[in-house]
Amino acid sequence: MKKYIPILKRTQLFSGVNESEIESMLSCLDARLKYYKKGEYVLREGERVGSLAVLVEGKLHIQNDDYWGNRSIIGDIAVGEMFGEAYIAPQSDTLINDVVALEDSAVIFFNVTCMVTTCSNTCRFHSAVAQNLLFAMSEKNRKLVQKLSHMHKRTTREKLISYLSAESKRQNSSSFSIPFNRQQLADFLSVDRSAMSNELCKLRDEGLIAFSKNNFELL
Amino acid sequence: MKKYIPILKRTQLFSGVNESEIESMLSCLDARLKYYKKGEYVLREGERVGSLAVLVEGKLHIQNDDYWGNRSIIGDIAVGEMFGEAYIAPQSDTLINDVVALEDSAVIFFNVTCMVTTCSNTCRFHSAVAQNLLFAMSEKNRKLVQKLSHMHKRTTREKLISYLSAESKRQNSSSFSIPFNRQQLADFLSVDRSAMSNELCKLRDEGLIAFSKNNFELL
DNA sequence: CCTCTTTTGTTGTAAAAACAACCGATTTGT
DNA sequence: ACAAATCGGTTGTTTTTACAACAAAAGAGG
Repeated sequence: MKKYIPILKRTQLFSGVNESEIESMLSCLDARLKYYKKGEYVLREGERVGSLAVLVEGKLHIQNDDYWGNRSIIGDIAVGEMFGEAYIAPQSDTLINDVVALEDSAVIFFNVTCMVTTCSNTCRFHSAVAQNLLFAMSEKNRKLVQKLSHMHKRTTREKLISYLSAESKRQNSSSFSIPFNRQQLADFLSVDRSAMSNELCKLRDEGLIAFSKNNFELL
Repeated sequence: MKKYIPILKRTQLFSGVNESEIESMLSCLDARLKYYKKGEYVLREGERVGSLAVLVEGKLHIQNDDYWGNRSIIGDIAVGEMFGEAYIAPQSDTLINDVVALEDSAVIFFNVTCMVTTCSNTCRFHSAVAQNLLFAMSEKNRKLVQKLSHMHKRTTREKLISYLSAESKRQNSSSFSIPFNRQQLADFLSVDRSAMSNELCKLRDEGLIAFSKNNFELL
């Protein structure tokens, strides 16, 4: 667990809390570290979760496979990001998505109750973390709405432009890389891979974008 | 403002706080009441907001009109629900959606900073509200993911079934009403109205659903 | 009660996406 | 280094949607 404290320090959740303070908070927040092999499920649809999770190593996808095997990728989780925050309320229902490891990964689970109620211990930074959590959830919320705005686009072309523009803006550069391969991007935008591939090439031939592998540039 | 305290009492945000306590918190939270006529914009895309809003009268839509007039309805806000929670973090960007009044409406804006930092005043229920806010955002988050799961469906038919099933489950009944007319539902699911209307009638003719106006039943 | 407006359903056509099948290039594992 | 698997691009066909135009029904207002 200790080796991941520097990672935690750089997360939005523990922003403003130094390493020794994080270390002392770990027991207070009932932190539990778990490892997952590539392809393993971290959480499964239908399960009940009561804890907040932070990815400290690897890469995850939040996704959903339907009866016929069609996959929807709701979002991706990179190192330092949290997940499971949509299920911290006592009245929360069961999970509606799977969370799966794309690479060998490590996740730390925290007891949210401890995070939310001020503890009597020495955790002076309790309230800071609680506030960070609030802001982190606010941002997450905004990201979801932004993803919704891509999904609201009617055509594959528009979805691509919407997504690529947003990524370009987010990464503050006209050239950027995306965390998906073609199939994953198609699953993320909920379109057919071949049709999307076709559309990407059209956009390239029209001189609007350039790309190679998962590196893109808006022109 | 006073007349809306009973409304506030029933909101998730002020759950567990009684009316007199809410009244004493209003000044502490810098509450400001504003009225909007039907059709008026409560918030506009590109604006910067720093406050958390609660609808205490009327009905709102969170939406987005593109250059060609195509409308996307991201969500609807009923009395007692909050909005603007995605912009409470200091590093939040500007609004990416419009919020518009569908009926004459009343909105109370709160200063989030006051809500998050414990005040030195008599507000014993400060922390309760802060915790409520966290849970409310968690739920909101889950609703957004659920809407994403409708949007991920490829066909109009699947989107309809996904949405109607979720509403049925949410309202705990096989017959329920929805807060949209046909055009609004189409904008909400991002499909063509006439095609959707057609699909609805097919579903009805196949005996899967029944409906009249905005009352639906799953069979 | 009648008119005007809004809402909903219907239909035909054009456009777009899904699907399937295939190939070449790249990557991975041994 | 080689075989197998994965990945990305291409094309033709089928299915679905978007679009447009219109008619019927419902609702609002004088």
